[in-house]
Amino acid sequence: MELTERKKKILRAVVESYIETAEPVGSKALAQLAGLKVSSATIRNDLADLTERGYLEQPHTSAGRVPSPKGYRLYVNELMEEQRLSLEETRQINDALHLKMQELDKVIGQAGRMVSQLTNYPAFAMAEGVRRLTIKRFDLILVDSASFIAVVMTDSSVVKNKLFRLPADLSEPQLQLLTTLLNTAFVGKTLDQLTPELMRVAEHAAGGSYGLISLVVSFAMEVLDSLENSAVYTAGASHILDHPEYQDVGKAQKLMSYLSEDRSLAQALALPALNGDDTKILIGPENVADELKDTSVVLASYDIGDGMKGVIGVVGPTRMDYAKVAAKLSYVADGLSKLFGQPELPPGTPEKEE
Amino acid sequence: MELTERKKKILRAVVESYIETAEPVGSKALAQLAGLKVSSATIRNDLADLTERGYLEQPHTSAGRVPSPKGYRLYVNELMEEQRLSLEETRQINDALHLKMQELDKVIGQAGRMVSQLTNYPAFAMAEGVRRLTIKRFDLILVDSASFIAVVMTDSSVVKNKLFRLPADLSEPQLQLLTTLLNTAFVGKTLDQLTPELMRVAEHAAGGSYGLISLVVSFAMEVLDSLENSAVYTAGASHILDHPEYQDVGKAQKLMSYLSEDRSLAQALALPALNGDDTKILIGPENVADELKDTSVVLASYDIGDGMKGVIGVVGPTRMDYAKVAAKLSYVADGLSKLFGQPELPPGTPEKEE
DNA sequence: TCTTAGCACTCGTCCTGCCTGAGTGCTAAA
DNA sequence: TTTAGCACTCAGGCAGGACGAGTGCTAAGA
Repeated sequence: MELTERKKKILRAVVESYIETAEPVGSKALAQLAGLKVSSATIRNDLADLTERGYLEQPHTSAGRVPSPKGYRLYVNELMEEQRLSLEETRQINDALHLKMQELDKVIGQAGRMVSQLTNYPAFAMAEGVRRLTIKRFDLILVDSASFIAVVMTDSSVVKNKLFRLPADLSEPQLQLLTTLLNTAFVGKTLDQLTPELMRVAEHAAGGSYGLISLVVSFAMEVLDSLENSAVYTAGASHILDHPEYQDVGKAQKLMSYLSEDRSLAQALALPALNGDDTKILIGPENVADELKDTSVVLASYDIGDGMKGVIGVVGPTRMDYAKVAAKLSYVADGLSKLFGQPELPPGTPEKEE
Repeated sequence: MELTERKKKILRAVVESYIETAEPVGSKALAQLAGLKVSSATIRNDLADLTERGYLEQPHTSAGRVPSPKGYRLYVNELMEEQRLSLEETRQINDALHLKMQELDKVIGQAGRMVSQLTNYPAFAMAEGVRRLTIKRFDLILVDSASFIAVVMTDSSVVKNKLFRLPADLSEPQLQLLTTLLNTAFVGKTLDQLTPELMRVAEHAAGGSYGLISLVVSFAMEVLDSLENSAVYTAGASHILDHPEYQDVGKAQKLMSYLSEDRSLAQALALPALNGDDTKILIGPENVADELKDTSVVLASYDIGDGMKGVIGVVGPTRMDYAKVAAKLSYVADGLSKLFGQPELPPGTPEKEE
């Protein structure tokens, strides 16, 4: 059976008041609040009903009501009004995004920090390859007779380099030979196609050149690997101490140490995000990870292009200002998508990638 | 007037017991502890004296004694026995250091994380150029007609690259010309010698090539800048919640947010470290920053070579296990110095730098 | 002169019981 | 269906008392 209009109104008022004050809210307060023209007694009846149906909870007999996860869920699905960001806020975000574009990974970390600062909750951000990347080209630059720089570029246009020093001499022609060899044998291959077998063959073709092929290819493999399983950036973990639900140091510590374990966080968050479209809200027990059972997570995904996707999100108590957080997060995510989506530049301004 | 042997022994016992238990320690407990063959009454007399001289403090009349910053200072200077690390511990550190050497900045961040984990206190690490760096060489690699990769190498053998995309065509000879120009005009110059003036002249010599010179040189300047003013890496801030002195959320939050402000931390720490020789211990009020007045900092510096120095340290309550922390820290710092100091490699194993 | 035992005293902590006020559920009337 | 009224519950705050750890002082002993 559906809830009456008034009950929905009451539920919404409870949620919003609790989000603001973090205090259980009672019938009298509700009567004054919100455009309800009924008495507190009536509200009490409705509250009793909402509690029975599981939308609200009572910390103890003589306290007010608090939304349950189910209540938050209904609120988020049906009652919440989408929040518009103020001009001021959008300007602030835009400025931050366009400030200084750096390497891919730095941008992502930066975005996480920004979101955390914007929302006052801990935030995280990650990128993830959804397809297998390959190396697009190799270049070797001779520095002096005992060292050279290897530059590899992936088909997602990420460029990385590394300086190699050798115990023996090296000449320009030698290096050119190696470059050709590398480019013919290893370009276009995914990480698991770069087998030791393949490397042995190429090494043989090169003749006894100190295993240089293997060195450079190993480096290329590292690059591919790090791009495909890229890290999680967390920021603003200390913000959890701002919220009264974490006055209990034990709780705070538990969440905090969970947040600093990159791996589990990545696992816990990657799953729900993958099939998500725009923003996704996970309330308390809806989270898979035990450590997050009384915590909510708001996620937004963005496109990096070139087969990479990203997720950015914040973590906070179930009493979170979902409307505001979701609005900010999706605005930032859109900004990131646009940023990565248009590599065309105004003449004279270079686009950068590592 | 000097302290008697027995009083020193007592002071030391107080400090060590307090470090371990975080509880004020009383005369009776002291009598049993430590090889003192005197009664608790005698100890009481000595405690009274030590308190009067400012080495100890009394939280309230009927509590035990707690070391004052002055007491800790004496302990650290004279009474503390240097702690030897166990074989197990040194092995652990060595493994971690040699695990997977990456770019300079990643190594430093990694070392910070390691120290934090090792000591259970928040840790930080930074590197700092003490001399002005210069660019050693430029290389430009043509990718396709509308994009190229610039590779710059500094005289400290750090290599960085960036992909540039252009709105117009580009040819191999053009690029070669530019490379020569860059290498003749800008190699060996420090950051502030790379004036706009100089760039204009070179630009002119290149003829109308879309301001490419400026683009590449700006990039080189960014590289120099980021190397000379490199960031502070903090790790394990959540560890402060492990210690009873930060059960008070307010305190914890204050310190925490201070730790996440990279800038102030860098300033506060760079000064004492610069003239420090090996390890340096700053106890409570000895810290310059107000936020650290009831916090201790243990620092160790290491050499990166090539005109760069680094500092690594931990932050914790004044009741910190100075002996252990100092030992671990200085071992890690030594390890880092060695790591950076010997770029000679066993044949076949490449040394890496970004 | 230094050390020790004894003792009165201080003071924080813990426990208890009491009171207050917010908020509830129920009932009966409008 | 709504409202007013009323008895009931329960957390939080406060005061008072018992407890115990630890002190400082004094007087006796080495």
